[in-house]
Amino acid sequence: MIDAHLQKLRARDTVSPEDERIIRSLVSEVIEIPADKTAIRHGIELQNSMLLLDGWMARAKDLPTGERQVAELHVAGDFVDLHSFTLKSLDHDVITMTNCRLAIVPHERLKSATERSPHLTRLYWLMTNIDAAIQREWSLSLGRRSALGRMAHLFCELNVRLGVIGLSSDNAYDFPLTQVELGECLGLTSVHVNRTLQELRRLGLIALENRRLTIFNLVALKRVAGFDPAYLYLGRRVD
Amino acid sequence: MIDAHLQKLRARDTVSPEDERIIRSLVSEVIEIPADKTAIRHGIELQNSMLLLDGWMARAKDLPTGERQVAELHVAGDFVDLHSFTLKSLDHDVITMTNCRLAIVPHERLKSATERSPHLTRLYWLMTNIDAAIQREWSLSLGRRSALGRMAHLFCELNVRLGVIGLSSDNAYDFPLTQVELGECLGLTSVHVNRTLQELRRLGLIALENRRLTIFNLVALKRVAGFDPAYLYLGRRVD
DNA sequence: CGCGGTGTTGAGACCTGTCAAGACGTGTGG
DNA sequence: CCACACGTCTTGACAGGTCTCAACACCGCG
Repeated sequence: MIDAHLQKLRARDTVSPEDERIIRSLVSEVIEIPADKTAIRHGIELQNSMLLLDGWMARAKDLPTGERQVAELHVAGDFVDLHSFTLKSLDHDVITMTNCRLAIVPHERLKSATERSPHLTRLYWLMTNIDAAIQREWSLSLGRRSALGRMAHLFCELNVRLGVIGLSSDNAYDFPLTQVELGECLGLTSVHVNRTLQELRRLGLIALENRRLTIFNLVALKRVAGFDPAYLYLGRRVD
Repeated sequence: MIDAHLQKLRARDTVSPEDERIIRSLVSEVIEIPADKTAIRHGIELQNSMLLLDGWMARAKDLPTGERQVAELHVAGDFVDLHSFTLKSLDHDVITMTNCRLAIVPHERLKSATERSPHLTRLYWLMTNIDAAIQREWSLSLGRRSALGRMAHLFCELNVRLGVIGLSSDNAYDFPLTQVELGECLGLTSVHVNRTLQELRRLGLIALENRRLTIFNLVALKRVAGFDPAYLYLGRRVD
């Protein structure tokens, strides 16, 4: 059930049987949230963190004028608001893009778990730092990549991240976002998302139909994106 | 000497005398680095973190084509690469914008300090999460704010962050970046930075001369920026 | 059957980038 | 002390990427 989470952790570091036991005991309950809901509203004091078991979520920030920017996408295995453990409340909303199944992890349990296992503490600290690295890469996209490069880069990133948890194979994966939502990730309007998607198709790099993305030419897509997966920290390190 | 650092921490949480003693014992040596150097190159294995005592630094990512995006600016008191403690190597460069004085903190000492004090661990974990929150806000700027709003927002953020460590008073502070460097932060060309600066001046909001920024109308500047300092997590929390 | 969400297309506007040139200040070497 | 180079700031003309506004097709669903 939280296998995707363990796979994600093990792609970064070793997880001892003892740590695995602790991790499994973190969950207090499992809940479901339908699509297009605000699961966590910014500024609200939180007592729990949430581990995404199934579905897609996002970290979103809104401008007073209503424009929305997504700072990161979350898929199965992600601890979507692990940072709320230390931040207490979030500076952004956490929203569901699809129906989602989530494991609730009380901060109390995180506190005692981290006080028991220094290694687990560093591992979870690492995971929040990897989230930050992903957000940095998105900043680079938003600041310096063209619409085409940005979109190509996102598709490359998701291909790798979904691959880690077995949700991408043969360079194809389910991609549930609408063009409007894709625009909120890329800092583009939905109209321009539409045209950029057509350009990627015209170049023979991808197909996106029936909410499924297929990458025809990964090498070329990476080149368009300027994609280097180092920022995902997938080399397993020992500690 | 590391007073700015303690001020910054205490703006977020209480720091016990015992924790303060531990923090002061983290530093192994103090070094100086001239302006415009790459202090840390991405991808290099690191054994130390660095605490900025004096000067300005930045987290920068470069595209293969040479364009540079700065993901965050660092000022005195910032632990510029605390995240390297868990990441081991960085996905970005850390560069000096001015001459800098830095305290070296061996990861070994961080390891033993965090294993001794769970509270200090959470405090430093919190600080990396606040860095991530700043980077998220920059993503919002890059994705959704106009050039004018982006620049206004950066000036508001620095006014608050420098205020915490006593480097901004009466809404004025030393601002050492060139217009090219400012553009690298804002995702703009230096030409457009120049024109946007002129617009802010024309509106009577700021002055920027001799590397010193003066905010004439903070209320109006905040309104142009859509600035809300909540993401800096300055309310002191108890734990 | 109508409706709302989604995807698509076109025309035109606007913001920001590109290229180029010149002004200004500062440090350096002759 | 001057000449010069260099980095920085400034300005102008123009190009181009992305946005805005509008309309329409498509489709699942109540």
